[in-house]
Amino acid sequence: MDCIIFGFQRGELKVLLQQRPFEPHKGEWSLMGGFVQENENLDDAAIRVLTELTGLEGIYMRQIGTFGSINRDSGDRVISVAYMALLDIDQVDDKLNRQHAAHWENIGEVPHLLFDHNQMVALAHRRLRESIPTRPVGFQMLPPLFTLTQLQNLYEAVLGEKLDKRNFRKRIGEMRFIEKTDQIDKLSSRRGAALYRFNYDHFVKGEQPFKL
Amino acid sequence: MDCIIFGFQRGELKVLLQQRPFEPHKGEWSLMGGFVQENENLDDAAIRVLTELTGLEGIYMRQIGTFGSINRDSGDRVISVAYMALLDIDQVDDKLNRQHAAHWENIGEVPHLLFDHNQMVALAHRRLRESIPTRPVGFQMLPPLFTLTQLQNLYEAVLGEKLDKRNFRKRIGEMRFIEKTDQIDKLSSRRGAALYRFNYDHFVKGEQPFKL
DNA sequence: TCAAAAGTGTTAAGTTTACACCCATGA
DNA sequence: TCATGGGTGTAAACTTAACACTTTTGA
Repeated sequence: MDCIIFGFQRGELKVLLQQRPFEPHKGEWSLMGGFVQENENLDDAAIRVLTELTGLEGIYMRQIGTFGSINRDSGDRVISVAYMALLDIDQVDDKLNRQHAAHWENIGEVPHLLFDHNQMVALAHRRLRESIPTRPVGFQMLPPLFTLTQLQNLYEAVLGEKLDKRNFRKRIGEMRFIEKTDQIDKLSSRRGAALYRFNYDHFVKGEQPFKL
Repeated sequence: MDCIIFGFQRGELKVLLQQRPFEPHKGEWSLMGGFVQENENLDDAAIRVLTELTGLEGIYMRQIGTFGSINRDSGDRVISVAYMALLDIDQVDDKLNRQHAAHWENIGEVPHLLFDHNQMVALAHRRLRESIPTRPVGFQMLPPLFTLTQLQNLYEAVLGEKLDKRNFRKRIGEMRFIEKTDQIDKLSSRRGAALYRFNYDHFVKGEQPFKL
């Protein structure tokens, strides 16, 4: 399996890449991946690889697609299931990243990657773009408490377009599961901005399709 | 890989099921599946299995998802990639179907299937429902020339709800790639109904998101 | 006192929905 | 001549998009 790990930092949507630590193709940029063990669920393999690289658990993950061309891997015949993860970059253990020669790259500046990994990134990005306006997806890349401006910047980075502030807030207001807390963020502005959080209890699965 | 094959007949959305021809679980209802060969692209394996069962080529196919729980298969460890196919039931070689102990079952009446095949059917049906209003998908289950009433019946069967005839036709009219021919179908009504066809040339990939 | 980000409503445009009758034909 | 399915338009409800100023506060 291979893992497309998205994060958000300084207004940019980023992907975690690593320099392949072994031959063949040692040093080339690629996604983080691994092999599914005989006694391991496919989904658990994805979680294991993610945890190895980031030290994080309980991360949002989703299957993206399976790539199975005969010669996609230059060595053995390998079929790979791609997973997408969304996480808060600031919670990642930087030391682990360095150990794995991993690096956060802006989505618009991803270099040539090993095998079909560029295709995987493109597909994951498309899925993310398609989902973010209608599904409870995105704030996984923000800290647990976030301001609406941060959330809007995130949406803009994912969609690659500017959004109208008032329309954005109107829609967020309709989403029950993004709730205002009584806490104020004083770091990002003099005036201070209300902090919001995601509330899973207010998200009824299958209900609540929402749009932006 | 396993294959969810959809068809449309007498107002009903149907899935092709087969009675498993070998032990273990011989005789139980299941999806048609097969193993990816060492020298075969994953997608080609899906096409091969579909052709074995139906005798058809050039059929619409799409990857649905990959199922990889440890014990999903009662025998060996098997990870399965599910594919969905859409085809015109009347073009299927009936003899081949009988040879494979295959049977078209209404989507609402699918019995208990082997392993996680019910989940696969549910996922494929969901994807089909999600796609049909926005993507050029559906008419693959009709003959090359079809009337708007046939098309509407198909949409209603997939979505599980009645649609308004005038609104339906208004929207179809906006879709460039569903074009009227000068041919008339005299079988379904005394008056005769205009026949339409799908025109790939008028479908620009990535453009034309359409809704119903 | 001013720079910087937060917060807040209204109107026009566009889209979606609901709805009912006449037409053409073969039996 | 009538039963059957084919074909057609409009108005109301709703949704989306465009738009600009006031507030708060720390430096």
